[in-house]
Amino acid sequence: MFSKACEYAIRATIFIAARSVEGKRTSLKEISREVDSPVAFTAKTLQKLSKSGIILSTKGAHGGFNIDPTQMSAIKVSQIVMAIDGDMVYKRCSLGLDSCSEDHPCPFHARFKPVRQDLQNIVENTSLLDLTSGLVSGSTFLKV
Amino acid sequence: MFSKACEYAIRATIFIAARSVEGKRTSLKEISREVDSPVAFTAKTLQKLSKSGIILSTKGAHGGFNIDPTQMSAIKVSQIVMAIDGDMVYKRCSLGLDSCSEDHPCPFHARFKPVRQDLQNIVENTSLLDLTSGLVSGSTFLKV
DNA sequence: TGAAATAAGGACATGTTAGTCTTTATTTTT
DNA sequence: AAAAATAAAGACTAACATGTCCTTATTTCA
Repeated sequence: MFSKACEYAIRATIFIAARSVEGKRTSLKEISREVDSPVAFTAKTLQKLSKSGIILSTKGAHGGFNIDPTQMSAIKVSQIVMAIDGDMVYKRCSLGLDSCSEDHPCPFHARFKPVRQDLQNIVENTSLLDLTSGLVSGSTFLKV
Repeated sequence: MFSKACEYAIRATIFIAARSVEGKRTSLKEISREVDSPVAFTAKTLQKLSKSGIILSTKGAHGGFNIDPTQMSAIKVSQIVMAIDGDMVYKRCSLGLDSCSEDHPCPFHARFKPVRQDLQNIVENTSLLDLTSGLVSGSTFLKV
């Protein structure tokens, strides 16, 4: 579904968001520990998120990553996915045909459509805030 | 979503099925031509399908692949997927957590659940016959 | 029986994703 | 100003998915 990089990105972003509501910045080291992801690899994906303007980064001692809390309901999961994987996840033909479309559908097209649509809706309509509140309240988890 | 191998497998199986309703066997060469997939790679996936009992293979001149037409409504897409990719497609946590479950959900779990469920239902309930009829009638396509 | 047509099998090649390591840049603290 | 703590950047490596090639086995046909 999502690439590893994208999974880490979403997990990391949620963690950074949770810290940001407490007014704290989080270091790469802490993120990868709490999100259970490889440090150096996670660094790469965070750089992309930072360049895409989804997270803010600060170098130096007491630096790290954070997110403007007032933005957290505006940031959608789709933005993270787009920054890392692109939108092919929910646009691509399920059977891999380049030319699959409403006019020229693959045999699976019609049946698969609601799944893809649903996925797209969910990803475009759930905000970072939505995902973060459960983590803050302790009802959801980012690692074992 | 599905691996390339699995996409080819589904396309190939539908094509073989369409030929089988006409009482014909199809050679590997013809399959990969009509389904637009690399010959040798497709051979591998067909071997798996054959070993899984989803398709029948016959060696030698006038050999090839076919499917018992009376089985075509019993064979579900999920069987093909299972034979090639396994069932992780619709079982795996969307954020990659090994320990994600109803009791210990990731932040995306609840929202993602209907998508996964839907996908699983569709894949388990659409039969090979379902996918083949459109191809036979000319309303769906397996390549450009 | 020999040749041709096919699938099966295994070794190899290529490409992409995932991941590491090292150096550099920036900021804060002392 | 120097040291420490951090992120950024780029080169490198590893693992896996995708794909090719060659040889072998089986079947049919002339």
